[in-house]
Amino acid sequence: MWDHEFRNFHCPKDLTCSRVSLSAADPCPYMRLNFTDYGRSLEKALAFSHSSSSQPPFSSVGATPNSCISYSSTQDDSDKSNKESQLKELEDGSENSKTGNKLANKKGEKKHKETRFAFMTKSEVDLLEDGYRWRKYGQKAVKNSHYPRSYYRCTTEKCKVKKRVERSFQDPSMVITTYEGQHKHPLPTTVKRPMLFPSFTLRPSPPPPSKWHELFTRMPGDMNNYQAAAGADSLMFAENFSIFRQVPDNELLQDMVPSAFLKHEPYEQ
DNA sequence: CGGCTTTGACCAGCGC
DNA sequence: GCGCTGGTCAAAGCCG
Repeated sequence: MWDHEFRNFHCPKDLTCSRVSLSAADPCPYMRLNFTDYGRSLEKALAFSHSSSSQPPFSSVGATPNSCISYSSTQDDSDKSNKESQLKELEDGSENSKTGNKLANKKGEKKHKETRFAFMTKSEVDLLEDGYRWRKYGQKAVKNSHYPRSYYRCTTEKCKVKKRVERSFQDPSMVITTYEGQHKHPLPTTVKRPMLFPSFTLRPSPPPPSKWHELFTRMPGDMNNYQAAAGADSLMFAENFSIFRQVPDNELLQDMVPSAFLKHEPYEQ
């Protein structure tokens, strides 16, 4: 189904998160973290959604079963064959659309991997308001799921950012949102205030609108150089990972994993 | 009337 | 080669 991974992600407590993958083909969608702690390998399967029997090992990263993130990187082509299949979907990113392939992906040319970032959010609405304007351009039934997947494209001219939204088959209360690409334009002035992520525990106050663009352009899409990725989820990161603090990017990311698993709570407007 | 959603058709990639 | 699946296109329709 879909699989995301990134490597060399610097986690807190001097852990190096070598890989994160999320696969909806698994019995229960889960995030599997393979940590390397100075040579000592720790594997933490972060089960969420419908799993009720065993308590997932969230404690090590401070996570809760209510939220989940996944990254993918556009970098690191050095990783070879055995991971190519997992990266396939990434390679089929937005710039490799039907037309894009015809025009740009001629024989022998390497496909460009578009930054992709996925997360799950507990929400009753599929399309989370994130401050950007999106136009739906497709909807497909998803194999092994009762719920369709919707495809959205940023309506800003020349912006190639896309996102896919689907509801978890295992837990219909969870919405899986996948962003592709990076916004390189200001937030539209006519849109409503972002209200994505029904909310987070640590949300003292919403960010000022003037900060939205900063959030959306500083997302951690590229795990190798800590540059930003695009998407609404950056708001989640921003608020929980101190993007508002003027800190170096590498320090920023080191705060990400534990905070990323903060529990969602009803958001008071 | 412009912007948006819906939806069937089409295409590419992949596995068998 | 064929069928399946994911992703996209584009015409038609809806709505404010």
